[in-house]
Amino acid sequence: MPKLGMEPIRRAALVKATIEEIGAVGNLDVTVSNIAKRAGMSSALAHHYFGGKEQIFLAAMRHTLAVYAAEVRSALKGAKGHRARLEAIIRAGFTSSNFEPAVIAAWLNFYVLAQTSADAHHLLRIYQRRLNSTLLHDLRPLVGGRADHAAGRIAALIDGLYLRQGLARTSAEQSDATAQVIALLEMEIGARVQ
Amino acid sequence: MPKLGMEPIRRAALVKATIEEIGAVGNLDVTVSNIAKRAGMSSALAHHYFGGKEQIFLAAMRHTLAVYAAEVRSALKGAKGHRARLEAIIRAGFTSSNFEPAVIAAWLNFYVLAQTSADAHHLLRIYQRRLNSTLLHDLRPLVGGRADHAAGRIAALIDGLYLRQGLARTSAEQSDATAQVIALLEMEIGARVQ
DNA sequence: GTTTTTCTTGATTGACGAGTCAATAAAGAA
DNA sequence: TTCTTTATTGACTCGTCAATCAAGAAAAAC
Repeated sequence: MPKLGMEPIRRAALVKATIEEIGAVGNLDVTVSNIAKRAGMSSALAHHYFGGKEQIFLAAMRHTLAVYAAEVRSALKGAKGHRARLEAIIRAGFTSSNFEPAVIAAWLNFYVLAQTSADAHHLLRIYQRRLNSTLLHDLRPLVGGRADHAAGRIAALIDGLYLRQGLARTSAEQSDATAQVIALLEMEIGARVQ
Repeated sequence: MPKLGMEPIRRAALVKATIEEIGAVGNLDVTVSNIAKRAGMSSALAHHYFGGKEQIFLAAMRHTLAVYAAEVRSALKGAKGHRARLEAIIRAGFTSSNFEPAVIAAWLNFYVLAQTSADAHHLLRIYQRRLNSTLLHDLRPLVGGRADHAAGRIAALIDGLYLRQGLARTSAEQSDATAQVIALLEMEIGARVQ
């Protein structure tokens, strides 16, 4: 009973299932069969729509990144002033949706893949550049010439804390990571040193 | 012609070959056969000495961590005063030996493995705790009650910058990462805020 | 109502890899 | 010398998985 217009539905289901499956397995040794099964279809269909395993994973990662970008945009909506905007950006990185084990697993494996896959590397760069320039935009008015270095530190601290929190077994409050980055932000703003 | 006492030699060769192979492949889909070939022996012998693939990889990671710990210790030898010791610790994390692509690949895959392997997770915690307490030891005299948070930020920034630099295609100077962390250190020391 | 397009899968292919085992060989112990 | 321990490997087992293909079935187009 082939209903027409299934492609977008199937693709979305596969993307969702891929993230879930990576979360369940922990690494990229997920099988196309299992992803397809989780999405309620045959592995042949998954190949039909995506071509191959890596393309399925890249689509899943593109989706994760898009969700994250939407969260940042939405958080920026209600923020007035440079300082408030910076805090909103920081907070968006540590929302609970980003801390679902499956999302963390996807990120870690994404880093691994970025070493060898040009597509994955490209995608990663887009994320990094976007974070950097968003920070820069609101840092420049506050710290002037130091903005470049400050943005680099804040972005790296976000990544580092995400890594540590994601790998911590204890689900210690995520608010702590947010507070740590905001503390850095305060120092950056308050520092008189060049 | 079995010479006796080969075990430590074979183990060391396998550990070295494992890191090289992970560097070459980029992920943990390295085969025991290829590792063994690189180390100049049969795959059966690798199994004989280590038992299985994961144990080979854990031994390689233990070695990487031990090398890093030795670098920190050695850097601390010549450092007088808390500030100098802190800088030495920071610098040790960004030495060129830590930036060999094979070592970076090993670290990234180690993070992935730490999600599902209790042994890997345990090993990772040892690294994190050691870094934290080493920082704490010299931070406390300088920043008092803020030492805990400061150490967390510095450690996370080290990890985050390592991640970013390791994944950057351009081999932009590592000294930059060091400078970024030292800049944070200066802010931590100079900050008057609690 | 026939043809074409879209959707779907079972079955198959072809390859690869972890781990085991039996067998060989040297060195030392008894 | 005979026995045991250590070293070593080729061959094999057993399983897995990505990717392909031929074929069926429903909708839409003609």
